[in-house]
Amino acid sequence: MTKKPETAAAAAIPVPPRDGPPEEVQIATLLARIGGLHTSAVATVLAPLDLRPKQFGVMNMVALADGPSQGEIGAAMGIDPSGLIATIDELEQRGWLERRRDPSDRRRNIVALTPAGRTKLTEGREVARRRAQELTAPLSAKERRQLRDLLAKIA
Amino acid sequence: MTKKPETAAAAAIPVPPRDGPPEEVQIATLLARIGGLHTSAVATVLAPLDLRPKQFGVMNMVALADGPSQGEIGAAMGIDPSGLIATIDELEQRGWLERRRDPSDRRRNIVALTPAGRTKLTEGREVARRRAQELTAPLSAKERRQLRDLLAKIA
DNA sequence: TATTGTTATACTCTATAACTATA
DNA sequence: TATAGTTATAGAGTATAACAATA
Repeated sequence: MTKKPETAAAAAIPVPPRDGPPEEVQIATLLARIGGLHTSAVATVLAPLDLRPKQFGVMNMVALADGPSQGEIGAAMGIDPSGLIATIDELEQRGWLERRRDPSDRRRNIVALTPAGRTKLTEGREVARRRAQELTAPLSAKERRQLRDLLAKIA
Repeated sequence: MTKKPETAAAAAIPVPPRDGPPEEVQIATLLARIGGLHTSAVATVLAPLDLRPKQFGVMNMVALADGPSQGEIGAAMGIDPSGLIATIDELEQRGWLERRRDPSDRRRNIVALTPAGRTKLTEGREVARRRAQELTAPLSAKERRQLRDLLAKIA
């Protein structure tokens, strides 16, 4: 590439792409678009289970941390804890989650999955896994490993 | 890999990961998270320009197609055209976009950037490009090319 | 005083149905 | 009758400030 450096100064400047946006913009655009489409695809497959992405996200966080406070869930999900109240309320009403007052600090609510919640989470993970398989289907096993490593490097 | 196929049947089954979620779920999760974070990061750098992501998206689509109808913009962005009205209204009020009745089909609105809109779009692309550079900064040139190709294969 | 959870409010985006004007 | 744009409405997500209970 850069076949014809007309001057030394010109050669030092990254070659501007002739057709499209620069490579890093292409990557960012693809990441945003693929990520967004996958998020809504997951929403679609979760819908028959009566699960919205945010609810699924909370249940996953609770399962991963097992025993987090509401503030910790919010921090892990990158949203303000006040935005979790309604979601946790609804999950609790459905019997999938429960709040327990932390005995050592009675301001905190420890959140835990119920057995029914654990079952529902397993179902959600199953359909999400199938959707993830379809997403990565065009890639070979080697390419999948490459992609995962590259994404991990960015994240 | 799959070093110890205990039986023929076991060897035919993909090795379940011991620690975390399967690879395709890792990829999907990383894609959704990175994509979402980048989207909100772009929103943050666009905010000082008085541009929201959706407005920036519309202006980009108009620049790419140059002369699209509102329905075509919606199709390209994957949203219902009714969800574009308010956005185009606002961009038109600011003098960055204009609607022109299509003479050959007076139902259609041709949307076009004004000179001021083109300037604003250039500014937006500039800050978005800088943000994309930061996103891909951890990667080498070779890795960036790999990542772009892998993402293109998925998309 | 500071922190946890809660409530209330506002704003953006999305989805849907009904309306109009053109075809 | 079909299509392009528009309007109105409702729901979900997010952000912010103020408040009560607890530390």
